[in-house]
Amino acid sequence: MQGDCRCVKLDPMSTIAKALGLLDLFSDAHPRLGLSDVQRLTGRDKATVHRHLVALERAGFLEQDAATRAYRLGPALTRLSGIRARTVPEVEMVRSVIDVLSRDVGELVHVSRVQGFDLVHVHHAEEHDHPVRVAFDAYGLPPLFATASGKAYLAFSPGGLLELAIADPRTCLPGTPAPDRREIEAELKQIASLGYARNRDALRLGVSSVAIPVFDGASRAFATCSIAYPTGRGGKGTEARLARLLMQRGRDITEAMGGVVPPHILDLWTPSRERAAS
Amino acid sequence: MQGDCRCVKLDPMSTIAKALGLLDLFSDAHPRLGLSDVQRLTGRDKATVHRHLVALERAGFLEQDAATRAYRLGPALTRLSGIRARTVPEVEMVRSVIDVLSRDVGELVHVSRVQGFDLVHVHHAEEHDHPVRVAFDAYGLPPLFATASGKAYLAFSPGGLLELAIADPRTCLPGTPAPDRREIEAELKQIASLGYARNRDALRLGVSSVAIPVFDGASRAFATCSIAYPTGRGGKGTEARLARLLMQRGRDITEAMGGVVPPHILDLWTPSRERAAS
DNA sequence: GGCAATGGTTCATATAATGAACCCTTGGAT
DNA sequence: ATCCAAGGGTTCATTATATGAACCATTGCC
Repeated sequence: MQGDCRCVKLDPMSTIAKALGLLDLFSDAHPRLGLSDVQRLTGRDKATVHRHLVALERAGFLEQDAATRAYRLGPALTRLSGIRARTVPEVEMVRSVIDVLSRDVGELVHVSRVQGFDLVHVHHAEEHDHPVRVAFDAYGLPPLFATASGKAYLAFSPGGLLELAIADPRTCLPGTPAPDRREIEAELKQIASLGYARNRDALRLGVSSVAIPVFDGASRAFATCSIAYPTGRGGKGTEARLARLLMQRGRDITEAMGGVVPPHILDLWTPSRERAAS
Repeated sequence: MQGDCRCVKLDPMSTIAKALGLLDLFSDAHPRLGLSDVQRLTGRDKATVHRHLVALERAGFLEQDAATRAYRLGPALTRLSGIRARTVPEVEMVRSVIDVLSRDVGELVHVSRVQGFDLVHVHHAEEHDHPVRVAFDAYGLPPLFATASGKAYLAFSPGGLLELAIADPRTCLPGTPAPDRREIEAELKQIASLGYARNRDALRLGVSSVAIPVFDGASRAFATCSIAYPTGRGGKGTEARLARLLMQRGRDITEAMGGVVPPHILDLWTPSRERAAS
């Protein structure tokens, strides 16, 4: 154990950043924290922490339970989040998350909303490190069963939808036979257990992709996010690596659009978090 | 004009409070603000404002449009607000707003949720200044048509609901004749144009009340908030005064529960705001 | 080409954040 | 009943941090 983790003189955090950082300690797993909890989690002085908590409370970002004296997230967040939801268009909401993801993976990232049985473009980002990359093609309007996105959507939607999708001719590539019911069901089941859908050379030769669903406020899938990459790139581990990165961001993407990821999916996507907090 | 509004040495605002205060400048009417806008609105130094904006942005509470360089509310608000919605029970959300309202008006304030055609208790607050006051009676389960709350709910719900409500025997006091259709419709229309419902001695002699609806995230009425007071108190102006105070808080109540007040109702409730911002 | 307005940065100065020590209350253990 | 530990909260001298006048860069306009 060399060095007791005393941070090596980063640029001194602003007081504001320190205070706002406290809000990030509150989570679904730990929605209520006392002064001591916060002090332990941050390692800062109790007096400082207390002043920060009070400042946040006065602004409505926290509120204190009169009985237990514990703090929890406050009503101002609901108010401001409402303003954001009403005034910022959907595209702008995902943009930041998607852009970062694209930069991290160096491939084309694509968010589409499901409307009826069509995928409609919401936003895409391509940060191309590689000379060979997948070009974005917004107007392809690929059918549900031909894309990883479509399958990701169906795999995380209630079963009734699949019936309708199979019946609808527009969900398959023109000229392709209607998909086999048993086969599709098996594939969707696998997707549901993996946490993501994949595609290899199905839509266009040489193009593969991985995709996950995006959930709305009632935890229903309503959109998808996918990464497209040249099939040849990187060998066997590529799909798994991209899928992992995508799933890691799954929560952020859904929440950026104001949605809620169902808990069991969250477990699939972020297997071993939440162990830092006591 | 005596004194040029140079604030008379209040306890020096913490940096945190100043920064968080900036977020309150963003509203439905002004969702995007540039550095200069913020500087003008606050009167603070440009450098200070800029540092605060950057700090808020780094924490995800604001984000900056790359093209226009304007700031808008950021994704962290959505994230945190989601945690709050999932972890804080409904009762706790309204509590603070209701408690303050009750203290302000000195009467019984009552929030109920509509389930089917029943009103179920969510939270009440009674800050009794007056020796004579209305005692809270949670288990009365009064029928829709006998209360201001019930009428407020119906008046701000789609028309089809009224049909069903009239047909249902449980919406009236036992032993009372079914309400006259035309009469009710006229009353609801008046309520919709006033912005609140009222009741005088209908449910219990000597008890009057005013009520407004509470809206959910899709701007549908789903609950109500009412003030009950002794009919005799304060003479003629009382109802109008209480109604005004109630409507002033209408937005806060709805937003505390994660809802959105429809714009035309908001105009009824807060007639002349939003004039400070240029 | 000059002017005004916007977004952003610098650096000496003064103000506001910090933390060790302190107090008060609660809830078990003994 | 008494003690002890832990939690929430406060004080005040010290110093680190936030501040703002002046400055630069870019854009749009007459």
